[in-house]
Amino acid sequence: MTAVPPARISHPETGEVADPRVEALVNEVIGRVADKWTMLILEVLAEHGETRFTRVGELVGGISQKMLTQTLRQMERDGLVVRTVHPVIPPKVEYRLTDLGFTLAEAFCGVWTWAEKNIDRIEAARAAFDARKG
Amino acid sequence: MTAVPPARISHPETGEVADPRVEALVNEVIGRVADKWTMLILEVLAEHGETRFTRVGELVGGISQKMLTQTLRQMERDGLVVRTVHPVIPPKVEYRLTDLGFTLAEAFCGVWTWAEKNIDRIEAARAAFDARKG
DNA sequence: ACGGTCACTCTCCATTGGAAAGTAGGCACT
DNA sequence: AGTGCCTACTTTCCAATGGAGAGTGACCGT
Repeated sequence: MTAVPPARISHPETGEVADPRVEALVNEVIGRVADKWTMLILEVLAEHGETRFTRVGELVGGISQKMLTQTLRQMERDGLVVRTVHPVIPPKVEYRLTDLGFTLAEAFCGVWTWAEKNIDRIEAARAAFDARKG
Repeated sequence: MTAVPPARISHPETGEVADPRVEALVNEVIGRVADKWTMLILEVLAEHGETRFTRVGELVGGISQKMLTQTLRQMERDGLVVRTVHPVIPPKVEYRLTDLGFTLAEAFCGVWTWAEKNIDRIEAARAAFDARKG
């Protein structure tokens, strides 16, 4: 709470203000990449290495096959994962992170540890809020 | 970049595997926090400090009032922002990050710089994918 | 011939998100 | 006195998204 300075936090190394074209592009990328399922899949692939379709779904937990396919396809398009089809029966398709995907996983790592560290504070804040507002 | 081992990436400091209860909780928190609008709002509040409702909307860009209200309310509940009502006419409501919110903004900062750095690679990957698959 | 495996794909429905209009309360102007 | 206007929402309506579950294709074992 103690008066953190409202300085730029987004480009600390350059210190420059991005031009609006780049900023829009970044926002678009953030929009695609910063969704629940992408983050969760990134996490399991970073942890488990090359993994099969169904296994990814199990490890993520609670994801529908539709969203799993869709998100993986999108991540493939964005160059975050590689999809390897082994032409065997029954079919076997494995997914693994690219270098790009790995760097993103590392970037998200900070958020992950933040979440772990601050669960208690969030729950407390929620309880307080709900008590105030019913 | 070069062949990062597929080892755990989520809890590098402890190295321990979280128990499933905590993991579910973390996933839930990630699910709430890792959405487009939350990230974008976090960014503008980190950059601009205390900011009024309408201004936040302008700075985020492309967000509907409904989502702005909804997301800010959620962030308030989670203890990420403080909402200050100035009882004047016309109404004036300001939002600013809490310490907790600031630490989250810092955690997301890595994702942000990642996006900036890798836009070109993503666009290239997309172009290549679309060329392959039509 | 029939069931099982796996990675999808399709269909249907509930929830979510966007656009736009409405609300509240008081001030400023005519 | 009345007509706007300001801001921060709220509400309404509609389109898009997401989940549940069934279907598909290809082949192998029994």
